[in-house]
Amino acid sequence: MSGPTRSPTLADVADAAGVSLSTASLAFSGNKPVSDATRQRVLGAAESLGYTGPNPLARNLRQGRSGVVGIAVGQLSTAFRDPAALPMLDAVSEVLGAAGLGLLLMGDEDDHARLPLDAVIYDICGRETWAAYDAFVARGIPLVVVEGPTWPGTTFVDIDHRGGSAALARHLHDLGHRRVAVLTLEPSHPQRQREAGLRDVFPDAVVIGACASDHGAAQQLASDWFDSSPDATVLVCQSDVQAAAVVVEARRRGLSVPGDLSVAGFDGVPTPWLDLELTTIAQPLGDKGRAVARAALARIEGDDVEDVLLPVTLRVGSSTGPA
Amino acid sequence: MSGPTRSPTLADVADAAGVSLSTASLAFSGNKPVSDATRQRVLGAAESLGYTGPNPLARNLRQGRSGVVGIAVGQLSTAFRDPAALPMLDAVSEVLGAAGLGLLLMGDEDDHARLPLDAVIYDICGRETWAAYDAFVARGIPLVVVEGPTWPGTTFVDIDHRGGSAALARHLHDLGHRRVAVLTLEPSHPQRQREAGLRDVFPDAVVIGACASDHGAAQQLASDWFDSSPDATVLVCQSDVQAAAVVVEARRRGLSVPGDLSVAGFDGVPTPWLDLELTTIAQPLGDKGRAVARAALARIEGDDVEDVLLPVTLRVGSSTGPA
DNA sequence: TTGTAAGCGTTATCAC
DNA sequence: GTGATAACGCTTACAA
Repeated sequence: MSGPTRSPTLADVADAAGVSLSTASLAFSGNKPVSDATRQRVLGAAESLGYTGPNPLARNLRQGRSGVVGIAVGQLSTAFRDPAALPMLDAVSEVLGAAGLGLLLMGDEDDHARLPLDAVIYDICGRETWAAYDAFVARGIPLVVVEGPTWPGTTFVDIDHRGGSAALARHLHDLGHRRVAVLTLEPSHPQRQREAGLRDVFPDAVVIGACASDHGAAQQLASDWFDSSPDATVLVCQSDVQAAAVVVEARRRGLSVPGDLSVAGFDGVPTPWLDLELTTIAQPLGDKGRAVARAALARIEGDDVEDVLLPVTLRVGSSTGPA
Repeated sequence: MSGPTRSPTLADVADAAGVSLSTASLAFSGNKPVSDATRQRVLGAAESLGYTGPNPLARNLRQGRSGVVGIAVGQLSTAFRDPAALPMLDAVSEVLGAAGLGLLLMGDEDDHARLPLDAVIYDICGRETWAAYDAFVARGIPLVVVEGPTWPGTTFVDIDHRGGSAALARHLHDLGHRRVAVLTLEPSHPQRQREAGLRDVFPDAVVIGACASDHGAAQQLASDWFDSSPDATVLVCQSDVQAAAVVVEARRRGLSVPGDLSVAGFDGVPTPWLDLELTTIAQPLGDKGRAVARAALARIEGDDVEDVLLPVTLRVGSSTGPA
């Protein structure tokens, strides 16, 4: 019965098993063949010593890797409020997890300089978040940016915001719409691209306001807009959450969608509380996440990686109709 | 001009600055006083060598800490689909971030054995997630469990599910309700406690089904229930997401809430797409997150930590009325 | 298949 | 206030 002693190390296990340190290491890692007999002896010794496997910290230093990838998402609460964020996060986590890597959430406020990160993913985040950017580049940490403006030395994964928006605009034009209003996102790379796509078809589209992809904010903007007796026949939103909020507000005022007003969104997420299907641009959220994760993995391996541009799909629902 | 050389270490910086390794270390960490002059010399040398600060991996090994806390949340996509999850995650992240620690998302599927974690938080997750539990205990990693069944050697943070549900039940009883139906969560610690609280007042409450806190699933269950011509005057749900779905379905069928049916929820999250305020049990999500994070920090420091039980508040809205 | 030895880049202890 | 030196616990050439 000894006192509270330090936890056993691989060296202790090796001693107990009567083998060398390197052999014990191999018994655990399997990086080189070890005879069955000795492996059993090592594992047995580990078991009886209460050794739970190689210390990750030591391994990390030795291998120069932490096995952790950071993901910057701006403010957590707002970042995940939009359901479009989740399938992508899920896919990222799945691919990284399968490769044995963990995913670390990075808030805007935090100081990440001391965190052991093998790569960092920037997911649709605003200017503030870019602050730490240069520091990571200086540390030589691979960066993967989702839906951000291009930047040298970084891998980019994006969707065809502009093409998708233009396709939607053509659909609306075909339906006879000519007076188009837009509810945009706050200034960002996606916002600019999506607006540009819309203007490819409707150069005179009127922006009625900008807000986050948040139900409350969008409904308020819609309410103000309805109060102004607008003459547009369609309101194009830059997210489904916004579009759903507009539909709710229209209904609240006794307006019919799409009878009195057509409404369109962006993303292609479920809105089960609406009894109509939004017309929207569906983006491949899972594919996007997988592309991001794969890019991060490749960059960690030191491989060169091509930027990725994913296609989107116009999904015509029942929230748009003839002008 | 040399070829692609290894990145500079603290030893290189010390040499360049003409000081010892230990002094250079202190210049960065500030753990002991260093004269201003030498500090400047060290930082200058670092600057010109392109040294970006002490290698986190090395520091981690030396200090026996990774600066990373894991949080197990089951399936990511489902875990964050309920808006109640976010304010808590936000609070956890904020407190840990302020202490310089990162938060790592742990999916159910992944193998976390090789991740360098200083502590692990278990957030309302099912049995499956508990699989890795014993491994962490064996590794001596502090565990903090949110809304889970107690388990030796672990710190618990919970809310008063039972008391809250009982308070709601009394409110309903006061309104004259006697025939009570329940839409529960899938079997879990919170589910059992909340149901127990309800039965403290209504022992004969009828469970009409169980599902995740997901709009689509709850609406489907509600739909089936309405089809069965129920005679209950109130439907108590175990989350606001469920309750909102029930309200939507009731409306869709031309039923008035609370005229034809009273509906109650749990959590106290905003449901802006409803034009009524849910009667619900509001839980202090931010407080819960902060308590969890503080417990994790204390456990990492080796301190003893008391379990935490947070109070909840009955918030009477317009979704409940006289029987 | 197994053993020897050299680091990985820090921080902490101790003396000066 | 500064400097030498010993860990931290492991992986991986290289040798046997």
